[in-house]
Amino acid sequence: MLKVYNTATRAKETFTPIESDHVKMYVCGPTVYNYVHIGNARPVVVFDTLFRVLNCLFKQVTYARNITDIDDKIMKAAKEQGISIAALTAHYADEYVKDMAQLNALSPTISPKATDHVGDMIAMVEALIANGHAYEADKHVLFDVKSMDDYGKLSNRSLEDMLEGARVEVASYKKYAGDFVLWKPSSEDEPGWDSPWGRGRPGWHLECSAMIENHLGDTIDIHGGGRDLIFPHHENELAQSQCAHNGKQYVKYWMHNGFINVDGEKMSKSLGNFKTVRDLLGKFHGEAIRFALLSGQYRSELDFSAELLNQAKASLDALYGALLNSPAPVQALSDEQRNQSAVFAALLDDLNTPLAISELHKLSKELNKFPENADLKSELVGMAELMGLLQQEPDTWFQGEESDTSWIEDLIAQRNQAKLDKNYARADEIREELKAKGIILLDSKEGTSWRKE
RNA sequence: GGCGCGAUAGCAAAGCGGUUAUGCUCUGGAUUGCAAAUCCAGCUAGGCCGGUUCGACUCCGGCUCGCGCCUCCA
Repeated sequence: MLKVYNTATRAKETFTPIESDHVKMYVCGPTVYNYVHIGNARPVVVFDTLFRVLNCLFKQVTYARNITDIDDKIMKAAKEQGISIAALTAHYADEYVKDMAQLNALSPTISPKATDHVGDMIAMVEALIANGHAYEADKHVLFDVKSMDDYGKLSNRSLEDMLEGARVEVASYKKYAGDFVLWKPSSEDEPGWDSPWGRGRPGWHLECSAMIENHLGDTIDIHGGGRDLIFPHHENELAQSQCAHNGKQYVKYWMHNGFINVDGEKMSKSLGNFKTVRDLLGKFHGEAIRFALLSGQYRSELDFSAELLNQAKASLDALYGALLNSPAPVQALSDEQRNQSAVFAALLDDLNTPLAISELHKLSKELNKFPENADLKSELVGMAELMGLLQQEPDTWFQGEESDTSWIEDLIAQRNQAKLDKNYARADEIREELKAKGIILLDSKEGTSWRKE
């Protein structure tokens, strides 16, 4: 039985999908105008893990992760670079997909783009105007938050409280300071779409509502994203969708991941202290980055550092080491084996990945003691797969994918001869020579193998 | 000002009212021509002050410190 923490109720709940054999999940993806940072990667890895677990439990899972390809930051970046927003976003959306694949994230079932759904958005705005939840003012269309009783419930705040802390000037055309933009006008040189309110573009929150309605329906099971999206993004999405659908429930379980911090502070594009996934991939295995992201429970903050990544790498070395030393075959796990695994139990408890990883370590220790045990090895590999870990060949993990390793083999052969000749000085010399090039030699009864540092 | 989160050993990070979390690091031992890997043993915990309890890291209250949202943000 899967339990998830629901932001809406502020409690851990048993997960029961609306349709018993079809789960619908939507996760907010990135705005593509640059390489994504590691903070963008956390929800991807977290909800990818949830996607894998859900696939074990339910017959069908539809997982949508959007690409935001229209937005003022995109417009600014495109203008600066003198290219179209379509060219800019197509490029960075591709790079995003590449980066996420390096983190072993499976492809979502669908990856809808905002610009493909402008018609849906316009239709939703029309519906909101028609039923009295939105109004047109000065070429804008605004959502009337006072027309909704429960506005603020998701983020647990009252309208008065919110406005008290507001640090932004209120636009004069708003009936009420808390009203938010559904549609805004575009100038001649800005991207825009024709609409009943003139040429313009959608407000930020609208795309998710429209894409969910189009692809998944009025009500979905899980909506995920970073904590910072709770307000205003998800609160406003909820308001729009619910009001456009006569009060019908929008989302059953809201799930939000905590932040990635750097030196104890939130990492963000606006603070400029962010690290791109691309840069990190130049220094660390994608799998080590993924491991680091899963080393903390998803709702907690996670301080991202080289130390964390080094520890992740060392831990993976230990796990892959156990696989390398085991000659046993890996078999597919039965449902029963999976259900009995402590790793699975940890994941079912609101994705307790740190606990799940500790269980992986326990399995690897046992496997080191009993390398022939195929059940142990199969459980280790099969359960790690649910977290997107330990899926490459141990040799590949330790040696990389270098094409020509014959020079290493040559030196090992030379050293073996030196050892036979009892010329240990020469043998040690070769060891040092390889170590200087980042190659570690491991002698065993079966012979000498090597790995990268 | 409103709302919320956190504080666990050198680092990272969980569960749990009483029984070894776990990993990395470090120390000692086994093993090894050397080294690594592995195994065994060990070392550092629960911000502070009270309360409840036979017993609290775990429950309750207060305090201190740190962080987040209220503005584009994963």
